[in-house]
Amino acid sequence: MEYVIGDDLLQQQGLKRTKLRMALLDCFLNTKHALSYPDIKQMLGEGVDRSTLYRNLAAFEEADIIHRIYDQSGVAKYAFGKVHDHGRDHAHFVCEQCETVYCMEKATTVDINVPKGFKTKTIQTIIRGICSDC
Amino acid sequence: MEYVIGDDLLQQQGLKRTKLRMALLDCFLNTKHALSYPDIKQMLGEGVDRSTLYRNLAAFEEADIIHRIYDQSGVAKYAFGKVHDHGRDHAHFVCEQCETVYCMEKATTVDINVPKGFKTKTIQTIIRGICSDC
DNA sequence: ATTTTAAATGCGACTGAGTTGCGTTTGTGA
DNA sequence: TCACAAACGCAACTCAGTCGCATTTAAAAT
Repeated sequence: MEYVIGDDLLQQQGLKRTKLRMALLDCFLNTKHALSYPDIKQMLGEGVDRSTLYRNLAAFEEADIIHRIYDQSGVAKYAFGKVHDHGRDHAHFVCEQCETVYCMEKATTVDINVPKGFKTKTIQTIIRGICSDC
Repeated sequence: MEYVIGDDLLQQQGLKRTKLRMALLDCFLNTKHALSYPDIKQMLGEGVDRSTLYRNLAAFEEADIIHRIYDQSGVAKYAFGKVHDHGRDHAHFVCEQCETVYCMEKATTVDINVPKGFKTKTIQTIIRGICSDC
């Protein structure tokens, strides 16, 4: 069943179905929180090649199958799903537990005093906390 | 408001006045934006030892002389001043041209409606635009 | 001014994240 | 089943950051 989802996802993006990619996809489909490289490596087993894994993470990201975020310590984490474009102002809620990113409407316009000479183009707000699932 | 010069800042924290520390302090006192390790290294010159520099950055951070932030690409940046109340009133301005990160005070508190079950802990705002230098 | 000493430095070695080039293997469509 | 681009595996590399240890130095005590 997950394999069906996986097949579709990969085929939609013109990505070949390799063992690693199916396994990698399973990681993301079966985990509700964002995964760091060590997390993924541990789930897939030691035999997985580092560069191949990174290349696939990049390919998945490129294909909007997963997205990458950096936590407060600057550690890269990967999670299923895509983050839509930061074109206009909007807010992201990042769960500190599962690192899931939720997009939400901003209730109030943010008013910031930027110093003279600074030109504001977009304002992005990141709310950190605990989501309803955790 | 009084401006504390380097000597006082270091002595207040029981830190010895070494050449590197004075120079490092100058970097932060004379720059209004956050600096990455390469930025600092370039300002101080090639002769500076890597581990000594990192140790001093850690010491300064410990002493609340500077604070560390990670930008959207997970790159560590250091800036003068201490971090305020867990980021609630903290905003970062990121210049789209020079990628420089400026720390600034928020004029208005952001008020976001998070869905039921979501618990907000910190709110961080990232403003993108063009800085006064660009 | 000299001695003392803990703190700071410089060096080398190390880990961990991430990238790149290249030769080999494999999935897929003809 | 064959051809070929795509994916893989490997080795080598860069860059960020850390640690242990021997040496130097700032600053307090003599």
